Amino acid sequence: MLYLEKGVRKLAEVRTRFAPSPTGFLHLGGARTALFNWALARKEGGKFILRIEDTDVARSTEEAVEAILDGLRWLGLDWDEGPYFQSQRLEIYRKYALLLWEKGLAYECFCTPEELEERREKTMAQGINWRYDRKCWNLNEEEKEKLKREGRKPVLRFYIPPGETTFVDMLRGEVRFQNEELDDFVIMKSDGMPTYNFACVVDDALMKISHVIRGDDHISNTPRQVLLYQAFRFPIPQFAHIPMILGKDKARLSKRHGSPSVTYYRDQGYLPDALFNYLARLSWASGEEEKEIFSREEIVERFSLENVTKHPAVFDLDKLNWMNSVYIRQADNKYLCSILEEILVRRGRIKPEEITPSHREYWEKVIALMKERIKYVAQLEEEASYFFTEEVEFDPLAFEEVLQREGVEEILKECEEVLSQIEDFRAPVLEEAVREMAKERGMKAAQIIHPLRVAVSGKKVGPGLFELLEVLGKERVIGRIQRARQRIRETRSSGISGGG
RNA sequence: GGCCCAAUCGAAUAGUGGUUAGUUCAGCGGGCUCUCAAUCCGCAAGCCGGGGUUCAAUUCCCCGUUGGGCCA
Repeated sequence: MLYLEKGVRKLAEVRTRFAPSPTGFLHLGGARTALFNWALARKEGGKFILRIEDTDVARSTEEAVEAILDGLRWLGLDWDEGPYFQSQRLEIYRKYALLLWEKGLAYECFCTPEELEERREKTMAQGINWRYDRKCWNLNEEEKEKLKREGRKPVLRFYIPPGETTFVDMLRGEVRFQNEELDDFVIMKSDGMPTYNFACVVDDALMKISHVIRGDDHISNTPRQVLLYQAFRFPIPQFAHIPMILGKDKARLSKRHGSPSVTYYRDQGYLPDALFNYLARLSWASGEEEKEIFSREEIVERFSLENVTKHPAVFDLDKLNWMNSVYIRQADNKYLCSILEEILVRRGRIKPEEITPSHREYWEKVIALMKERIKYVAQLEEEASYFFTEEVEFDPLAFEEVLQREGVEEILKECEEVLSQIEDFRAPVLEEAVREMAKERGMKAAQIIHPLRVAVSGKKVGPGLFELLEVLGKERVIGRIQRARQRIRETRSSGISGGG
């Protein structure tokens, strides 16, 4: 069931927003918040607004703004208005702060951080909870003038009235706070910058945001914000606090859990639709059984805050991997190839200017062969590097267990001879030749297939051998067989790797 | 420390005042097969604890526990 603030917002238009601070990359949690806001706006035919909360000048960067915009675009979370930058709206906050001050709802405070700290410690020592003691609320004009002449720059504090503040959270119903728990918080800092709660309320009100959907770490900010809405007589929006995303250990998602950055997943070759789907399914379920794969359209169609859960969600890489593998299998090879190309360039396997149409043709074949067995595209570079290098690196165990066995060098020698004869280097032809060879030798085809796979790929596992041979091409295959034979002979004569 | 929020298999979730509590991922076993993957079949696994309310509680209420958050 959905809890709605009564009598508020009968606004025709649903307007949601995503309001990140540009202090780093786009976080998975942030992306999911953006996604829910976006989905509701799209579902209701409303507007999705992007606002950059960059009033913390010291920590905000231009690169972070770009990273966030990139991440949103990549995920297909297109916005209808903005990005608005709070740093360009400072005059507006000042104006509204002045309004509160004039109405006597906010007051100047001259206490320095050191003074506050001192009084706080004293209070805490008595076992009493510290809240701002309203020292400056009681200052008279004369005292204020004196402090100003001393060169003190005041902050502006909001006066919290007595009583209690409640708001309706769409997911949880009414949430109550005793006002005495909230202290007179700062709305404008001494340098003239607004604080988070203040700028956020002014903007949400002026931008006519109808639904504030954000992480539930903001629940305790909400009563302060509600008090501001009331002070300004702004209409109160619907609030929905969605659960946070946690790591496997149930701690807040961070670098320790792999990377929490959207960009990282893009760079690993996760498909945007897959990450979108996965993120949407964290804390939200359509209610349909057996269905996990949803297109964007399907998600928009079905989305409702009503079936968003309230408990924290654990990010599960296994499930994302599975989901991504489903999307990869369904994806177009050319599309996957473009992703692979970026990865190869980024990882220095090839320079952009060296790429030729024949490279692309080859990579597309690699993808056609491998798309069924990878979870993310970069896995090709990481675990099937034999497609992209000339020198095959042998997995030590595979070398020892498969290639160093009695008679294998002999078998490979014959393979080399047989395969060299084949002009039409295609899988069915190759398969027939190898099976014929096995028959003549009176052995199982597997006894040839396995060594041959290790010889050309260095690994015991991989795609079907004959398809692999075809994709690698005759020249590479013959060369690799020769090198494998050489390695076997070297190892044997030097007697190093004492397996056998 | 104060305040706030939450709680169904390992994870994501469905669901209900009376159900054999369902599904997806992961795990395990098996079929297929040149290995891996894909695919198919099967198995295992859950209502945090205690009190109420009720004929009946996983479901409603309270307390506790645990986890998370905000402030300090």
